[in-house]
Amino acid sequence: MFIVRQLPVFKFDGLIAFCSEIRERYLWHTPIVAGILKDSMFHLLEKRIADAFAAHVPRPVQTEQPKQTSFGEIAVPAAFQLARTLKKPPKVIAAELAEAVGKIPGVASLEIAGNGYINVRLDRGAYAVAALKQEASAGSGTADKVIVEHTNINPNKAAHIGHLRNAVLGDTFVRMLRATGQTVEAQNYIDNTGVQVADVVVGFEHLEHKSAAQVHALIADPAVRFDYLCWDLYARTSQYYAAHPEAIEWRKDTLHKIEHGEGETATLAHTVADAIVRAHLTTMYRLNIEYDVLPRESEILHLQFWATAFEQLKERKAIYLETEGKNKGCWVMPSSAFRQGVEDEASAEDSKVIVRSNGTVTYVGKDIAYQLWKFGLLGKDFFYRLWHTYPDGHKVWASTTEAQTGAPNFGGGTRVYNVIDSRQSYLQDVVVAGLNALGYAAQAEASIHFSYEMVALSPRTCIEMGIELSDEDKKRPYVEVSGRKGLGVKADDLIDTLIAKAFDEVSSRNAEQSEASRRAVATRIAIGALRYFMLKYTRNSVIAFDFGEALAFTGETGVYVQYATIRTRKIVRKFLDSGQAMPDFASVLTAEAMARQLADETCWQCLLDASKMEAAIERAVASGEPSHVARYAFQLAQSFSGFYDKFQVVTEPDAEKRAFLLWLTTYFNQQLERTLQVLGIEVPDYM
RNA sequence: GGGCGCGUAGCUCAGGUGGAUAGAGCAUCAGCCUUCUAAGCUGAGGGUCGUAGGUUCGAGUCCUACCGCGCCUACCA
Repeated sequence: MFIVRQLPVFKFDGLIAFCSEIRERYLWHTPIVAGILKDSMFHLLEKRIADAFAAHVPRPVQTEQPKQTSFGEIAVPAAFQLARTLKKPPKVIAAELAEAVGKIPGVASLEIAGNGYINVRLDRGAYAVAALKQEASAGSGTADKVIVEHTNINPNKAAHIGHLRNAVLGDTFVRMLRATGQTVEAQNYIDNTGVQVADVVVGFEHLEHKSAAQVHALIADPAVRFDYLCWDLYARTSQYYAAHPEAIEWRKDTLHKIEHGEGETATLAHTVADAIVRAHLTTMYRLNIEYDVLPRESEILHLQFWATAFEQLKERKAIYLETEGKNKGCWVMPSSAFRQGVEDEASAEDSKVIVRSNGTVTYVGKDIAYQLWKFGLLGKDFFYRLWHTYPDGHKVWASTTEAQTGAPNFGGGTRVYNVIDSRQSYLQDVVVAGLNALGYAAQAEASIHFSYEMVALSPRTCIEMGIELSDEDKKRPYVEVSGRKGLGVKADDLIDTLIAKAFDEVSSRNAEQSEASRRAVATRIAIGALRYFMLKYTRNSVIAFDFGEALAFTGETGVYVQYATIRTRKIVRKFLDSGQAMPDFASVLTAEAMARQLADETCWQCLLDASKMEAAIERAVASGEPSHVARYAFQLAQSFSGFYDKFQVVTEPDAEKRAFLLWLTTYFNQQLERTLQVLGIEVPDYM
């Protein structure tokens, strides 16, 4: 069953492992086994209320959440919409509506407020009991597969912070989809035959005069950061081209040899690319990011994916051979295919070249072939070999040209998300236009450019790093830096800096712990801070990377959420340490008892906040916005921090209240841990 | 020129399907550690939501125009 593949998403290694022994002895309130979120309790109530009103209202009923908590939990603005047609004041209509609807299960009362709102107050006791009894559902996932392609770093140098945003966004989206029951395949496309790899090979061969054996030795040398070395070498090669334009011939020659698999140069290119891919996967694994499959450009070439796609494109007349103008001799796609509103003035000059006049295919062409394969429309498949087994047992496969056994089925998705920055939207449009021109309208519709804005550097950070800025750059909110010049912040450097800072903080608070333990804690804090930082911004907001902000451990950060989660665990631990027995929540906390305790407004708001986790994730998936999950996590942590400050759980004298507070703590814990799991953030043992 | 995106507090950003008094974090100021409690909590100040029109009972949100900024608009990937 596909659910097996999804299980790793929800491994509750936090409180659940910590409390496994408690679960043996006492009835744990919520069996946490399945990896799929149940339908949102809150959302179901909203629907029930809308349905109740729908019988009395001639149009779809909308519900909203009031801005002020004192107005109740759900508001129905239907009276405003009816006021015009009925020609009656909204307030009168609202009163009549509320009367007509009568009693709704789970709802305590309907109130008319303002000039016509119907505010709904929920039955707090019933709501709490539902939360208490909520069981993880087995899920109703479909067999349809969603493909998410992300990371896609050119394998010619170390990863930088821009790549981190891509990978964290992509990985979190994968987790979100899996949490809502979908089957997801995470693909990381490797362009191992492009000019970027060629340039590093040129650097090794022509600037460094190194043999393949010598490069091998560099890769094998644990004292050498090969991806960092290539970072510098790539920058040097780019500079050399600028100073010696004739050297561009080296690149052409190298590119040709790589594409045709000729001699030592091609071998060297493969060696370099593979080593860099291993470095990238290691970097990403530090951030809890894993992949299922690595489709590589070299196999797209050798298995003639493009040739097959080319035939289809020609046959369906999606592209044509240009006979005049600047694109003479090229196979091009007319701009009318991928640009709206240019039909009339569409000129051949605007057409997109798919095959160059020398017969070689452009990147977009190969991307069309790849996209066809993702949907199972190419009529061809890669062969696969095991690339790596992660410490948790998960396997990642890479494409290969030789038949091998044991690999799962890859590709053939029904929906495809390409996590690619917004600068490439033009190329993504061309790919989609290709599908459309081939007659695959449904797949074109299901090809989603999951775009995001770039990560630039704040002027302050540029200055800190010794990057020279013009006076006008200094006034900008952000500065885009060039990887070709070797500028930018390397991913591993940032992670190392974060860990070092977290380690100092952890050590100052927990000097008694072993160094290894403190380092493990610091690592989780650093990764949590980094992932949260990359997720807190909406996708189309440019991140002006600033060391000061990225290193912040207070305020709206992953650290804050981790800290709140640790506090939930700590309460349970202290409770057990105090010698008290874990209450049987289900029998102690009846609807009446819940209602008594939830008369306290703070407790009620806490319960509401925590119960909205599923709804928050559903909404984030629907809007394709991982930042919504991050924001929800922060709000939930804030809610708990208030609770933590206001109530004493362990020493609460009243038995019923104590049991209630303890239950609410465990509920908070469950929702926080699940949310962090979706964000790919682990909780340290202590902080 | 065309396409996409952005413009909300001193700074960085949120603001599902138009709705009630526009919210967070940072920074500033004033308080809170014998506690499950300071990577935290409470409070204060801080806003012509780029500008001008329009639609609507109602606009930060939708429409139009304009201003400013960014990215894209390669026989590079």
